Amino acid sequence: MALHAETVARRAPLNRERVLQTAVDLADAGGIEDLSMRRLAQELGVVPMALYKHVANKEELLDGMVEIVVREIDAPDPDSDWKTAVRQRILSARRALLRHPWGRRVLESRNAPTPTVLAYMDSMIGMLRSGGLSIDLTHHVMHAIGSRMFGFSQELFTENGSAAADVTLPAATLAQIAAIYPNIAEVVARASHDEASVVGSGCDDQFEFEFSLDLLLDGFERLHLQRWSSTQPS
Amino acid sequence: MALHAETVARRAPLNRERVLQTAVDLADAGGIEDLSMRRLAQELGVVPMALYKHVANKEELLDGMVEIVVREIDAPDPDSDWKTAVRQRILSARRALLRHPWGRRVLESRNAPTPTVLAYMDSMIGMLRSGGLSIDLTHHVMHAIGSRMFGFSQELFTENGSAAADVTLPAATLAQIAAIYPNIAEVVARASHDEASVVGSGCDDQFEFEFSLDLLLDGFERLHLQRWSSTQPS
DNA sequence: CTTGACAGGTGTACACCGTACACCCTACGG
DNA sequence: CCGTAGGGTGTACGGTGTACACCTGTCAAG
Repeated sequence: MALHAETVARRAPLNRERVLQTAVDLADAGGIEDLSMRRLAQELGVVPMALYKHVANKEELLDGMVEIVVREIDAPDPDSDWKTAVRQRILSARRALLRHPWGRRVLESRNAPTPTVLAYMDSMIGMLRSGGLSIDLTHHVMHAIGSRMFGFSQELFTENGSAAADVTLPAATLAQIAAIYPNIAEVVARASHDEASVVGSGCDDQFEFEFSLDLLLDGFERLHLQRWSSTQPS
Repeated sequence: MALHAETVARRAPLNRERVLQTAVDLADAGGIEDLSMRRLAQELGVVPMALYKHVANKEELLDGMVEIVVREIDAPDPDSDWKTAVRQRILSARRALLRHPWGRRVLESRNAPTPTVLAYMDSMIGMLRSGGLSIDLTHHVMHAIGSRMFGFSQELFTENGSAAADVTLPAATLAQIAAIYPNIAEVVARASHDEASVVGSGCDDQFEFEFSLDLLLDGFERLHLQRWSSTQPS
């Protein structure tokens, strides 16, 4: 008994939840590429194959990690109108994905939605429907928001893109770049001039996200108010 | 001499272009996960390490493949107004990515844009600018179109998602799903009812793509006409 | 004509990955 | 007391990208 208690104290007996949570922590800390079954096992003080008693394979592990992220998205506010409710929800999703930057890539790598993801989508559809949007419009709206629903805009070359660019480039070659890509240079110059406060990528990602989100939401609202239908487009 | 000619005839002497093109063909045929350095070498009738004489590493190989795809995007039509020119260009990009389905994932996995990609972006900015859009608006527009500029909407769970769903599910369990996700079921039912012609995923992807693209373009145009500026938002 | 450099293909080897399979130990219900 | 089963272990296999040393054929300069 005493020995048993000691063993337990030395290492908690490992369950699915702990495996998934540790995987999330590991990915948060070192990026998704640092997460391997071997590395995760090591972190849990266990041999790699032990994980397979709690998770079928790595795919299922990743599914479980996605579930954790999606569960962090706030529930919708029932008192708001559909537009602000959807807006707040998506911004909450964005916050969740900012906490877990690997989430975007992992979620996109899944090829079938998990129940939690389906539930989230269902709830999102429900918000639009109870806002009065037709089934038809709701359908196309869901396509249009697309992955924005999960809080990610594109941000194609964020991590090492423009961020690393203006760090590594000694501003001499920046003139060369301007010669080759004059239009990009023009926009970059203006952006960094306007928003001197922003240091990172030179762009206020939050602003950009809300800009295009609101553009879409306004578009949805306009279509809704004019009783748009896909069968007789404007 | 004769021996030399024979050797050449037996196997063309392998250059960067041939390596990249074969990689593209391989990915087109079997998906990106079938593309390994070893597999590619085998396809070229050569030992794996031979590839490294033409390509620094796999990352650079993937960069080169992206270049090929991006180069397939049509040049803009100088006679159209900015909106239809941008529209046509993006639809051309979409066609290119439909030809190379792996392109989306690979492009997203890059962490720095290649010169060809930069040139494409520069050209896109140029189209907006010569359409009269302000630098400010152009900047935010570029963020808003985001990855749609490269022809991909989200399509999160395309391949095995809804497509596999309505194939594998024997319509008995579909009722169960409806019980759990009533809103999804409602939309799916309506969509498959309306567009019975579409067999694949149950959704007309091309329509959805153009729907949200036009929603954005219309939004851009509206902001442009009302001389929108980020410093004094509406 | 010889020689030496160099571009390009080869072979071996390493470290890592996911995971199949057989094993073993410990706790617990009959 | 014993059988069973759940959970941790060890070994092994086939795959990956790629570092490094090697060889070989071609061509320019001496």
